[in-house]
Amino acid sequence: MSSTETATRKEVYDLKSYDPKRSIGGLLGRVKLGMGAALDAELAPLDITGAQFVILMSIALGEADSACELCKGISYDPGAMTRMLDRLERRGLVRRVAHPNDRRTSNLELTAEGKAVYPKLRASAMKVLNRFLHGFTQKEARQMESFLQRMLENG
Amino acid sequence: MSSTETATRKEVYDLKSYDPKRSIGGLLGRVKLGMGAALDAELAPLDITGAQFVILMSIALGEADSACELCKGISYDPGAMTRMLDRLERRGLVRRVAHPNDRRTSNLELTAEGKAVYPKLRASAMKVLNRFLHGFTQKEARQMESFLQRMLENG
DNA sequence: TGAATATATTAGCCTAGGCAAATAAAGCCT
DNA sequence: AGGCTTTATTTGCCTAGGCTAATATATTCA
Repeated sequence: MSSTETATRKEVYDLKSYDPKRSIGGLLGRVKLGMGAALDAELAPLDITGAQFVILMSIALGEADSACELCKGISYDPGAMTRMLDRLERRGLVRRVAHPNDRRTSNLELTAEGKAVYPKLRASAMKVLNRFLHGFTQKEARQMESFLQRMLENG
Repeated sequence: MSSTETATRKEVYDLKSYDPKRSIGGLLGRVKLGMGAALDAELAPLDITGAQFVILMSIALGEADSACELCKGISYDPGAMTRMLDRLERRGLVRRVAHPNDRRTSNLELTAEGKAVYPKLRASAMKVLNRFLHGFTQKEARQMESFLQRMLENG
């Protein structure tokens, strides 16, 4: 907090300086849109969408083993999740397995095919991300991660 | 490029280090989601959605004065744009005015009510953004903008 | 135990964007 | 002028998520 510039103002944007399109908000929206489209394009040959990618990764990484946990983890609508899992099940990537002690829920697991595509999903996402980060040093990337993490905690 | 750490690797993520959820991609998605929800909540009393906000700002700032230009500017579907403008017109915020030389298109302008809410929209968006950027120095914010700008150009 | 409450999923209805075809009006070209 | 292409918007159809109510189990607690 030594710089006079940064110490004088408490908030990043004010009425004079705020330009919606060049602001962090506007830029973030466009970057997200671009990365989403790029990921969809990258996954298209596998017949998997970006939204499905998120679910599959969550299951694969053991972050959630039920529809409910998935919803909590990624703020997704339960109704939409039912249909999403229906699609993934029809697509042969995910299986609903009866839970032994709780008949309200099902345990979710990847099928053999699901497990087989998983590394490809990972690689695709990484590829897209690395492309958007072309020219970034490791240090810059870590800083970006830290900025985003802080924004998330402010939310 | 003096650090050995940053010079050795060309890409930010590799198969070992890539953790989808903590990666810039995952974080960015969640931050965007959070900011979108916060903006919607902030605009709800005005009966205006985040999507409508983007359109209204574009028109207000003179970045576009027709449906077509709007679509190009923000990568939006033309069909969806027609309906979006229908809604905004019904809502009394936007007006379609006949173009003198080109009968295919209409010039878009804000109505008196549209002009009246504009400053509130601006203030709302700024407020949300500043909240998410709480604790950021001006320098950090400028760096974040620059990172996002670079990502956009890589896309 | 049995009633009240909480949790997990599902089904129905609504909204909204993406895509493709249709329409209309310019612009161009010879 | 007349035909070909391009541009701008609109319409219909499809998909997918959000919200609410319904359903089925669990859990709690008096």
